[in-house]
Amino acid sequence: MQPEKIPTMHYNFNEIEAKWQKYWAENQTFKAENNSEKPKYYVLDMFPYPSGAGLHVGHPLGYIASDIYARYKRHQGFNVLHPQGYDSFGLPAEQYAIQTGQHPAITTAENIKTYRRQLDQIGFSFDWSREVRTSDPSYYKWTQWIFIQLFNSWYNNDSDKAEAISELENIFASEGNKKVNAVCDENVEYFTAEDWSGFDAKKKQQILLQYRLTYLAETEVNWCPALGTVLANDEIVNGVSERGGHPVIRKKMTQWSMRISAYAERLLQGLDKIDWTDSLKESQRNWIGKSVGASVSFNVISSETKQSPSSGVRGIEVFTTRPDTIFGVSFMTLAPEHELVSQITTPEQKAEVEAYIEATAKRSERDRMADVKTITGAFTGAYAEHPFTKAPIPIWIGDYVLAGYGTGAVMSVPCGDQRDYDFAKHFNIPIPNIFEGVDISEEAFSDKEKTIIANSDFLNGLNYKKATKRAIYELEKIGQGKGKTNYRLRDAVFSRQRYWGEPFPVYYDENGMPQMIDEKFLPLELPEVDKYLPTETGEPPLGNAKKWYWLQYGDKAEIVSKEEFENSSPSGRLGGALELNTMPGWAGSSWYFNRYMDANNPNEFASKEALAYWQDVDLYIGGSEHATGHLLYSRFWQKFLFDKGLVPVDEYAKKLINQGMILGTSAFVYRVQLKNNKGVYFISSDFFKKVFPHSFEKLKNEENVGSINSFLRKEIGGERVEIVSMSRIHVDVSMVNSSNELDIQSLREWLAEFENAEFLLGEDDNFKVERDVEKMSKSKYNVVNPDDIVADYGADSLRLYEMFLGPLEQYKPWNTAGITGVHSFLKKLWKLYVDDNGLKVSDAKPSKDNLKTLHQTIKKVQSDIENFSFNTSVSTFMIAVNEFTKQGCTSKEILEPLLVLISPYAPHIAEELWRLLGHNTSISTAPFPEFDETHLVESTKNYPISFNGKMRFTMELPLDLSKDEIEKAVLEYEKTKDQLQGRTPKKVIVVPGKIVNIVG
RNA sequence: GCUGAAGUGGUGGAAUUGGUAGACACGUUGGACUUAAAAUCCAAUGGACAUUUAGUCCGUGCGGGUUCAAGUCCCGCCUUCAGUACCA
Repeated sequence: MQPEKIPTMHYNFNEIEAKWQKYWAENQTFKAENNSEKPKYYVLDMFPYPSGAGLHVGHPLGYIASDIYARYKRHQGFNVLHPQGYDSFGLPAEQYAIQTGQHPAITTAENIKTYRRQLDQIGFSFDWSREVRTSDPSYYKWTQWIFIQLFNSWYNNDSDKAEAISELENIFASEGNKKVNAVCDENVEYFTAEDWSGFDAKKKQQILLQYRLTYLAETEVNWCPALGTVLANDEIVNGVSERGGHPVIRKKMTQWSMRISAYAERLLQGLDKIDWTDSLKESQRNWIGKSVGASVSFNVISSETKQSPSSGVRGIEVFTTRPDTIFGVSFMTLAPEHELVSQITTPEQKAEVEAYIEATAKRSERDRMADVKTITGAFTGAYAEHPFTKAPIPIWIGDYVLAGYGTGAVMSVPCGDQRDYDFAKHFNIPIPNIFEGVDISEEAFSDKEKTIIANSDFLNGLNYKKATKRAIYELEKIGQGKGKTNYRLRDAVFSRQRYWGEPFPVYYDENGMPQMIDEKFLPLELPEVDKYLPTETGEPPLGNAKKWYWLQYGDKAEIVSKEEFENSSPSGRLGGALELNTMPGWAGSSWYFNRYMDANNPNEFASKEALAYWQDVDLYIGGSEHATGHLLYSRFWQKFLFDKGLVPVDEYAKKLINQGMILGTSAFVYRVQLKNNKGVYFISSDFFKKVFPHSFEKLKNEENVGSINSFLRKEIGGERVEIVSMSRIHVDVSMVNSSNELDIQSLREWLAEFENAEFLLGEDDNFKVERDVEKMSKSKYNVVNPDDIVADYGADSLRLYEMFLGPLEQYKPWNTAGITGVHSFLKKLWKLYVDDNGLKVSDAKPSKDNLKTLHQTIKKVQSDIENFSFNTSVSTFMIAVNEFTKQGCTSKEILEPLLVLISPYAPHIAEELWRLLGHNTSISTAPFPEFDETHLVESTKNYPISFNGKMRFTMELPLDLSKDEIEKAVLEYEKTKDQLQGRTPKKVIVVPGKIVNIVG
């Protein structure tokens, strides 16, 4: 038996980390108070989807950064809210349920457990008492509640905010809808107050739906009949589904939509007041896509008489940003899907047009977009009438015009728009020139600044600005157009044909109209189903629920089967079939940052007091892939909640930082498979590259197979071989060491087919793999699990190393080998405080050098944290510890503040040493050391002396010398004379405190 | 195509308003300790030439420019990554 060792004589990270994680949990060290004298600070991470694979080393990157910042703010005396939770509805759990029958709630709970264990062992300072899960009924109750608020609201353009739908009903009842300035569906019919009171309940509901902020609408979707589901553009490759390769068709479907377009302008304006990265704001601006111009309506001419207007055909509405070029219109182009196409196409052109429509329908939106070079289109045979000249204008269809943007129709001005120009050239349509002094024989002229209009009646001689104004004025005068601002931002489809999402609090009444269930009955919980697939009749998975009808009498409500509902007494009954769609992934994540402020409140989504105290997120960290999804939708919901007086601010995140991704370093081997089962050969990468220096892709070409053949024959021993296939395959990175050498035995054991493979070794008789940086993913066998890192080096090493890898926002590859650097730094740090005899910190007075090093460190680390430059502060710590070690520093006055500086980065070791220094409370609330400039004041400077800009040597000089004194001292210096070799300098540049440069 | 970000040793990266390019690490090489290994410590490490010392030249994707001085500023290009609309 060994004598009992006094603990903590050496750096036992496993023990220390477990101890402090337990301490933090038991003492609720990081619980944030909703009532505090301290100023508040809210640090938020984009919450994770708990996938079955668990965390890999890339995931915690942003969490470590935000944790450092949160801990730093606590040291500065802030009451810090730093919560975490789970975006736990989502497709992977549903896919898993479809395959295994396992309920997604069970898988999700298990995955969350794994995530929590992994997060805990990294030592984050989360306030877990505020954890939220979007799939928890106590959470989605409020998601449903917000949905109801949206349903009960409309957007009033006059007050520029959302208002109660009941107000709108009052307006309809008193004056009809003619004066209502609302964001609503296109083409709403006008009605009077009398009309309104005469409408039946159904008609009223239909009208109100055209105004509500969430509404039912027919939307075109990518429907895959074989899978019984709607697919995203991403999930379609070459017109068939990515999974299974089934055909996909465009289909209209009734779905819930969110009227985000009502907020387009405010979402755009709001960007100016938040401190988000420019690239992110730019993406949102592009996505919103504001353009200012005019809408113009063109009458369609009867194709027989060529006289206007053709009876029974509505005019064609177009949107243009260049109303000043209206006299340059020589044709019109409609999207092939445009509803007028079938009405106006002449019998002669019918066959051609239909063939063209059929051809474009086959092309996916992506295909149409990717192909810029091919110009296609068809003439409808119909003509429109120019609003001013009354000249007939041929109407074409072309797939460069998209149905979903603007009105799906374009007035084509070939002289001023390159795409119109190309189209006109291709189909021999005339290209009238309406610009003064511009040659358009080669290309269109689209420079607005230099535009002077010609050949355009009343617009002649005007510039772009004046002509635009005049054109709009004249259009308004004849009632055929008006100024208009157009946004690309489309209303967001909010229905998903899935099981694992929030149920809509909606049933359909006897008129088939949607009704919200009363708030007091929320949450409407997800029903149990036998199967998670669509029903045989093509309904969403909720169609499988045996009981999914709402039945309510007065204050009593229950969910019943269809039969039970039909057999119930109709008198006083409310209810009907419940909505079968569920909400999309972004529903729960659009407001969760508010819930954290008061996460366990059963009565409100958050109390007024909590909202008033916490206000908004001060620092939000997450990936840039959410730039136009989550980050736009959540801003929309926040603005809506703000309009309703439910939250105190209309932008919820003051500052946002994007973290980059940690990439994997994949390992590849070259494999050659021979015919007639002659075997599998693996070729060492260095060897392979020496013999075939060209790239592998080139090698795969036919002509090179021969050379590989003869190469192999030589290696194997003369026998003629034939290659079946040659490939470069991923191997698991765990089978490769830091020198890129493969453990051959592991590869043999990995897959049965490799068991008897032959290996052609390279230099030193080693088998080398090739390395390449790729996204970390299971399928690439390059995933590194943080659990392994924590077990081998500890959480503090992992935290430091992730930061040390490089700037937070940058993409960078992971390489486990480098972690030894930060790990030995922590050991050195430990040794600064503790040796074989225990604590060695003394009350000795700090030396000047000690103080200088400390205060340099404070200055640098503080500015680094505030600039989110965490990588450079890790180097600063290393320099500090190296210097203190060299200085033999043991002074408590120095080593104590050093611990506080390091504690946000490496909290466990800091807590342990803090305790050893005699403190009984957590280091997390110790004040951040104050920087004192006086310790850094220098009396001399080691000047670099340059000759013609090239540094030759340095020279130590007092800092209080004047320019002339410096020049004199330098010129008298022996080394200067050596450099000049008798030449007289033409010029001497002296920058005191910086540099001396001698020219000549 | 457009928008955004980025190109620096063998590798990750550093360099504050233009002022000593390569901090800090990894890796590599040599050495100490050890029976040996691990761990630890010390030294060297951008390239080329030279080597007794001293030193010289080249060098931050490429080509120009501004400046006493450019990784940093300006002009023109190339490459990589990410997002993305034929946006009228």
